Amino acid sequence: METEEKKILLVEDDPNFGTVLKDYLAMNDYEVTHAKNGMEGFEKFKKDDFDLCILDVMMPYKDGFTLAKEIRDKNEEIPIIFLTAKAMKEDVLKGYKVGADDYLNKPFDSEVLLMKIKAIMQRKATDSVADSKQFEFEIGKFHLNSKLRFLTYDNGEPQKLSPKENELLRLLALHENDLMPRELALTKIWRDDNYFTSRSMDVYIAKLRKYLKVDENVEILNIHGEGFRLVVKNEEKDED
Amino acid sequence: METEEKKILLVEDDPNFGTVLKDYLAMNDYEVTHAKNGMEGFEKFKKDDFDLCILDVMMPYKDGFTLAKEIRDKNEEIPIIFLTAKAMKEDVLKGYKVGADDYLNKPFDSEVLLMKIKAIMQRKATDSVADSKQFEFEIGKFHLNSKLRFLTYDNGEPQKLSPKENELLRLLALHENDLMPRELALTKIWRDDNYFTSRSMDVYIAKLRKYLKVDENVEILNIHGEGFRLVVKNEEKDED
DNA sequence: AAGTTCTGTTAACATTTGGTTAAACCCTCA
DNA sequence: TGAGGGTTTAACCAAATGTTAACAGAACTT
Repeated sequence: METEEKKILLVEDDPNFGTVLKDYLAMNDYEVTHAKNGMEGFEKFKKDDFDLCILDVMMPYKDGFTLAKEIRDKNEEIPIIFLTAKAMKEDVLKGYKVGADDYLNKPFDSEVLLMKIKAIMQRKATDSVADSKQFEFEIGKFHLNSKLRFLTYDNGEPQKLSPKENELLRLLALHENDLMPRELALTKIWRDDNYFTSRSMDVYIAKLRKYLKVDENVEILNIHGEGFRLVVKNEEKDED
Repeated sequence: METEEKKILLVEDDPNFGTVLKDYLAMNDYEVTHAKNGMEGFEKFKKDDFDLCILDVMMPYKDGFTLAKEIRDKNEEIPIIFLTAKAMKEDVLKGYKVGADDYLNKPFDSEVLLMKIKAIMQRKATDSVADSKQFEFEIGKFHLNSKLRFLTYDNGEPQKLSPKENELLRLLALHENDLMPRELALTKIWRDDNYFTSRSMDVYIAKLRKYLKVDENVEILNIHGEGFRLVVKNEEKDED
């Protein structure tokens, strides 16, 4: 497909470190835009189309988390990697529910960063071919249109779905009759995997079950500790 | 189609910088007209047919915003890129609601400018093939003539539409039964996407709904957080 | 069987987004 | 200069969405 360079937005206030990192990434065939602070970072973010953001957490005026939040508002998809001080604990980070794709403690091995970037890009790439562009599903007698966010039963009145309901059902449908791991939904939809997001997901499972219960051949089963399974009984290819 | 060079109007009062930029763009196969101030810029604008304007904001006598406004009066479509001082904040810029296609902080990377130009030209090109030249729509029993800006129901009395009403309904009609993203309308019609333009759009949606409510088979649905959808029920190809 | 962890469900709440109305604003043109 | 159409802004309310708490019940562990 496109062989053009991937664009990275690097927001790092330390000019030395920032420049070095930028050059290093550039050497590895990424097109890097370097912003010196959160403000500038956001401006640059809006003006271009990046494939990935690398944000320093500790920055004057606007820290990395705040910036990440603003970026998320504009773009739900874009991968974000945080550069953090070694001291910060996992839980502190999790507290900021921004949905990071990765954290890296400074100082870090540049090779590691490169690998992480590759991994994330890779994941996004395969994600999209496998997942996206697939907006419509037949689930028993249900029809899910996940672009317009509605669910119809037997061609009846469409039931509107909220974004989260929609995404969750779509993920289940993508794994129809198979395990849809909790973790998958949590990282993909909630972009975070902790107690609260997990409970939130359960709430959504309940909502979906309510919608689906008009068809007794369709149900969402729990696999304890693993995830959920959207099962469709009588899965005959109806040739009417 | 036309392989002829795109014409750019560059208005920049700094003679050195202006000349360098002009040459750089010329090297990249654009035909550049360089004006040294706002006054001259407007004169030149009127005398020729440009594909894009690049305006320095800070200029004596007539600043870039004022010039842009005059240009907009003459031409609603033409893309405008502003060159601004680094210091200016987003909000300051937003204040001047001229409808810029982009901002660039001076000093800037000339490559970036080039890419932006390409992107904008590209966008305009694809915009037009997809959208324009389509002025008439059947929407259920309604007929929209968006060139003459009126809407008739069942061949009855034509309802005059204001420019914004018209554009909005046209965009909805172009996406009939499908999602018309908020952002699309905002960038295309309002040339800006912020809280106020967004509220303004909602006001217009209300107006359109009022026009459309005489036909219960036609309605504008909201997809929360995404946009609107013009749905037409009983969409039977009427062969009467 | 008791204890722990995980899940189901409901309801309260906070937040964001949309709908509606009316007034303010801004042009243009007489 | 003031009347009128078009558009934006403000204000207020309603609807939609998402999170959290709380509690009950399953499922697993020991």
